[in-house]
Amino acid sequence: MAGENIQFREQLKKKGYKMTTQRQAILDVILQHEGEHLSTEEIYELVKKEHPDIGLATVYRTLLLLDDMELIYKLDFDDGCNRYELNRHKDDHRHHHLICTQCGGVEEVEEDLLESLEEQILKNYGFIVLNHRVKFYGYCKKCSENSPKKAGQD
Amino acid sequence: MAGENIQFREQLKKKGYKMTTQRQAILDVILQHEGEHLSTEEIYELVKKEHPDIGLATVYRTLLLLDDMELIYKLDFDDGCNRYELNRHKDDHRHHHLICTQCGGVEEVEEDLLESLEEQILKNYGFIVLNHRVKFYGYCKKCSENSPKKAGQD
DNA sequence: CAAGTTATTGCAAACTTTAGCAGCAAGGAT
DNA sequence: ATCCTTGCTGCTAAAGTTTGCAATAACTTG
Ligand SMILES: [Mn+2]
Ligand SMILES: [Mn+2]
Ligand SMILES: [Zn+2]
Ligand SMILES: [Zn+2]
Repeated sequence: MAGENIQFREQLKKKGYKMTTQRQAILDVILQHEGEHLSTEEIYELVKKEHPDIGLATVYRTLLLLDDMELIYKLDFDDGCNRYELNRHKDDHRHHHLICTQCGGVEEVEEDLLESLEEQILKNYGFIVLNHRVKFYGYCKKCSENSPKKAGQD
Repeated sequence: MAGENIQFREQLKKKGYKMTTQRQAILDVILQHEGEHLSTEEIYELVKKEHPDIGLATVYRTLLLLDDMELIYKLDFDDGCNRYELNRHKDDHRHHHLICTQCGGVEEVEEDLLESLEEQILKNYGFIVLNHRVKFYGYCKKCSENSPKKAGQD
């Protein structure tokens, strides 16, 4: 996907920012790992393979920049670090995540299905929804089959 | 509300944990500030008024414990610190938050309205939803009235 | 209520993320 | 190609959070 690359350069120019080898390297790593939920440290280690002199702070700053531009999305799975995923532009809104409290696995939900709730929010609160972050906690298929219990926590 | 207090003591005993003056003090502060979204540091400062010798690490650990017990909920408004709110037990599931990207204001949504989406998730993914975390980003009533523009970001 | 067991506390160090700063590199203009 | 402006980088320090550890306080039992 070179589309993200072109879009990145255009958005940088539009905001008066500059393209650098470090930014290119970080975006490359993310593009090469589409579908994964990489942590900042993992991205740092991957980038260092090609650019051993890059600073960790630059990785943090670049990920913040890519998140602002919505080329990537920041995730919080409560595992002590930030994670990021490529915005695949399939949908207008962010996809949801299913987090299994038993095995820790993370699945993605293709369906949005929040239109009626967003209409309700506009009607009841006058709030215009532009995007959302939705996580569901519970038992994945495998875990609910293997241990057919009922106890559960968030 | 002494209900939370009793529930707290019962859950501690059931898990073999102990009630301490520090834990009581922290829960008291949270109960006295129902409806607010206090940060760890803010809770620490409030607790110190009555218990000046308490350690910050104890506050962090106790908030983690209360979150595990679902007496409180951890919030992430991307403002550089963790925030917490009392679980008011009004609903089975957590309420949603509306976050205005213009003024930074946070509103709460009473309606859940996720039943059909959760059914869809069970049908399509075999995932049993126990709880969820939902944040909507956009323009609050005031901000969308004061500046009737269209541009927007997540 | 005294003794014994064990979870909890406060402190300090480690870890994750952000911010400040001087030198450097990108990109526009000549 | 050279100069110039300005944003960017790497380093370091700071802020926010978690973890390890010895001393302490809470609960159990007698
Ligand atoms: Mn995902
Ligand atoms: Mn709330
Ligand atoms: Zn699972
Ligand atoms: Zn607003």
